[in-house]
Amino acid sequence: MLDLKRIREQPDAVRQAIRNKNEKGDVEAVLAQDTRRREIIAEVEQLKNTRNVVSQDIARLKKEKQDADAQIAEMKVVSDTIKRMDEELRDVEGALRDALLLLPNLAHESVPVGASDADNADVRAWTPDKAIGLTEEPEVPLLDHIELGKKHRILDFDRGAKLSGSGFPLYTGEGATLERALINFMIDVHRRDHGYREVFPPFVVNTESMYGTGQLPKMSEDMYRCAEDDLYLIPTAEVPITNMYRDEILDTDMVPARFCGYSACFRREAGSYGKQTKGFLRVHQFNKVELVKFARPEESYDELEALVVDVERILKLLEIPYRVRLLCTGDTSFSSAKTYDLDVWAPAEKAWREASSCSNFEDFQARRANIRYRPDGPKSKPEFVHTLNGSGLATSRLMVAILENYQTPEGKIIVPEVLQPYAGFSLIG
RNA sequence: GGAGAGGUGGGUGAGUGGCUGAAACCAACGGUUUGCUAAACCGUCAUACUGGGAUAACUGGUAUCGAGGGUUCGAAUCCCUCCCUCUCCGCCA
Repeated sequence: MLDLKRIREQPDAVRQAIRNKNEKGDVEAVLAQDTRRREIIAEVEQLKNTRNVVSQDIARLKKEKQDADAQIAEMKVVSDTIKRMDEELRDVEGALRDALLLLPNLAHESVPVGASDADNADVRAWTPDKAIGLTEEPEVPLLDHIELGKKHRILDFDRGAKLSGSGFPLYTGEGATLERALINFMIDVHRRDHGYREVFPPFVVNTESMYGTGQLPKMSEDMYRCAEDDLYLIPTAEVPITNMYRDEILDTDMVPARFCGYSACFRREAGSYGKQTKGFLRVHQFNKVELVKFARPEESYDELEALVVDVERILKLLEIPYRVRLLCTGDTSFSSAKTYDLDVWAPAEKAWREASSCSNFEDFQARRANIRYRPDGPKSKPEFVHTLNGSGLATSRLMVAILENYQTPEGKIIVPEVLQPYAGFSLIG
């Protein structure tokens, strides 16, 4: 949610920023409701003041056993008017809030203006000494992750579809073990080496939480909902972890706070059928280790850079080729002010696949979720924190990269060295 | 699923219709005293919105005792609905 004062004072800048973001947002509606709201407030508060003052008089008169019928009759009328105006005010405030919730976050000034992923900026790339398809050509035709999964009976998309529908991956044997190893490895690195506090969150949340991080009201089509209980399956651990501190004020020494947590992630991916739907590339359920930070506003962009470096470290330890891209305004998501994507190399497809997305939301989520902190000791006035998060990382896309990059000419799969202690084996096949 | 209890400021907890934005205590913050620590004492101690003022200092107003309605001139206090938490029983991992 944007600061209403900012919209009021710089409507043109906000309008332009929304256009840059490739989003629609009705600034006029916000301004109109805001004006109307303040008109009503001025009027109704005047009436309430009258009511309070005269009510005191009535109390005094009654105490002195004097007649107060005239005042009571007068206040009856005033109270009715107040009631009517309060109703109108509530409607206007509801409309204002609805309009405000639909405005996207504005991009940071360092984000390149652009319309689509073609305008994203390459920041840096990293490749291990040996990388098939990049530093050396494959000796034999490469198998893709689906073929490798089938060959070794470690990924069973067909039976997953039987159980739940397409897009619900089933891991078996070493595949299941490797998935679990990967999750544990990533959490351990972030927890032990990078100083994040581990969280194991609930996988379903209520509507307030979904509004807090910005999934609602816009993305409701994309989420699984348990209608009976009015709960949503989380699309990312960002939702529960960020909402841990919804409607709270963090102590000064708690900020910056850094959390990492695993969750299964559920996405309906409505309307995206036919796009990269094979295998792991677009699934309804996947596993992800998420990083979430609550930062001081003046430090949040440093925290974003550090966050990206933390995610890169995982890929370096796994020795997976990757690149970092800065998303342009048009490709930056609704709630984000600045986003870096990390793409991993999938040699069988000869393609870079997004495996992580790291964003600074500035105070956009904090405003919605009402998460504040005291900047300077227990007496200082609370301010909104900046929230950040990044995938650290999603296992599905990472598994594609691992299987394809680590395949041998014989079609076997070497387990990345850092995962071997976690998996308990070093070779599949 | 059945039965019951309860939701008041950072915490504990008073408060059954008007002078209660809300006692008291604790915590926190500032200070005094003290050889140091501790203790004691004094003071401060909510937030949001809105108006005036320079988008200052300061200041007027309104709202807020789980949420929303209702009764009333007036509600933390009475009535209704909802939400949440806790305890016991049953069921279950």
